[in-house]
Amino acid sequence: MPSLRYFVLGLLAQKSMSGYDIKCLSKSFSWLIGSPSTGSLYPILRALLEENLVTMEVVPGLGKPPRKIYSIAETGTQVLQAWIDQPLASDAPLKAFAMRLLLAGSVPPARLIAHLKQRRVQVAAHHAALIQAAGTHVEGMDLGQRLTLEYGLAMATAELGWLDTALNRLSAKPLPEKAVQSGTLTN
Amino acid sequence: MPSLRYFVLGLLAQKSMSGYDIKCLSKSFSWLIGSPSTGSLYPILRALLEENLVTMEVVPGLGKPPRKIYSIAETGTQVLQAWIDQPLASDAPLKAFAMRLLLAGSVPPARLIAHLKQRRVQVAAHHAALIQAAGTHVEGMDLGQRLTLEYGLAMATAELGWLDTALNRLSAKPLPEKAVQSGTLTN
DNA sequence: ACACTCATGTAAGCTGTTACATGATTAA
DNA sequence: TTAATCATGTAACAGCTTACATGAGTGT
Repeated sequence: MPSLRYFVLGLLAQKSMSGYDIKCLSKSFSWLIGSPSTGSLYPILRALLEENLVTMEVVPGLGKPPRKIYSIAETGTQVLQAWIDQPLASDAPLKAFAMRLLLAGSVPPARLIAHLKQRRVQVAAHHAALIQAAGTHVEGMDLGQRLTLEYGLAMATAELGWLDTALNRLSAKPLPEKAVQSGTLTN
Repeated sequence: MPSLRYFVLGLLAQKSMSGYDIKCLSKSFSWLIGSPSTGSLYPILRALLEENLVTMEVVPGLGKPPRKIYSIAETGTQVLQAWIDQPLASDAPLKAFAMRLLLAGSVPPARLIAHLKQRRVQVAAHHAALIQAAGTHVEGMDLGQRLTLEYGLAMATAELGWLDTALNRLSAKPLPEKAVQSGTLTN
C-alpha cells in the first residue's frame, strides 16, 4: 500500500519527468489527490532508481539548475501493471480512486472500464448504506449527522452520475443496469 | 494537526460514548471520513483522559463486557472550540471538511454558516483552477488527466450545489434579531 | 465445535510531513 | 538587496495502521 510510490511510477509511465515536474503536475489535481511533499518524493525517486524500475538522465539546465529526468524502465512497467491490476479495497477513499484515474493512460481500455464499473458498485453500496442509515435512525440523529449524511449522499450521487456518463462514453455497448437519476448534479 | 484527536473529542461533545461506539458511529460515515483503527482510537482516549479533557466511567455490561463511557469535560469543550474556530486550510481534503461537518452540533449556527461559506469559496477556487487547467493545455493532456479533470469538476460542482442548498436552508430560519455581529462571518 | 459480535488494549512498523539546507537565476 | 522561482535533497518526527492478544457471550 505505499500508494505514492506507485503513483509516481505511474506518472513516469505517462511521460518522463523530473521530481519537480511531478510536484507541479500533481498540484493541478491536489484537491482530489494532494501533492506529495519533497520529503517523500525525492527519496521515492531514488529508491525507484536503485531498484531499476526507472532510469535517470541529468539534463543541464540552460540558465536553470540541472534537472534529473526520470523514465520508466521495463521492470517498472511490469511492477506498475501488477499494482494496477489488483482492485481497490471496497472502503477505498475518493483519493485512491482519483490516483488510479490519473493513470488511466497506462491501463488497457477493457481494464479501465472494469475499474470504473467496480468503483460504481462500491459507490452504489456506500450510497445504499447511507440511505439505510438515514432510514433506520433518523430520529436519534443530531444536526451534524444529518448534514454529513446529506453531504455524503450528494457526493455519492454525483460520482455515480459521472461514472455512468464516463462508462457510456468509453464503452460502445449500453449498460444493462438501471441508470441512476442524475437530476441532482445539474447546476 | 492531529485531527483524529479532535474528531474524537468532538464526537464525545455530541454524546457520551465508549471507544467501541465511536468506531461503530464513524463506520457509518467511513466513506467520507474513514473510521479510526483501534490502534489509534484507544490510545487517544487514554491521552484525552490523562489530560482531563474527558471523564470516564466504567459501566458493567449486562451479559456483555464492561464498557468505558467517556464524556467531555469543561476543559475539553474549550479545547475543542479553539480547534473548530481555526479555519480549514485552503487545500483541505474533502475528508477534513466532512469531519468538521459531523461536529456541526458543537458549532454555533452563525459559525457553522461561516464555515460552509468559507468551504464554498475554496471549492469554487478549485473548480475555477480545474477549468483554467482545462483551458490552458487541453492539447497536451492524456486520457488520465482529462478523465481526472472531468471527475474533479463533477465532484466540485456537486459540492457547490449541496453547499448552496444547505446554506439556503440554514440561513433561512434563525434570525429574529441581527445574528451577524462580527464581520468575519460574511465572506 | 467453530465462528462471530462485543469490548478492550499494546507493540512494531510503515507512510508521509515538517523543517531545514543548498545554490543558481531572475525580477522588484 | 531582497525576494521569488527553479531544483534538489536530508533528518527527525508525527500520525496512523497492522497484527496481535485477551475474554465473555451468542449463534449455527
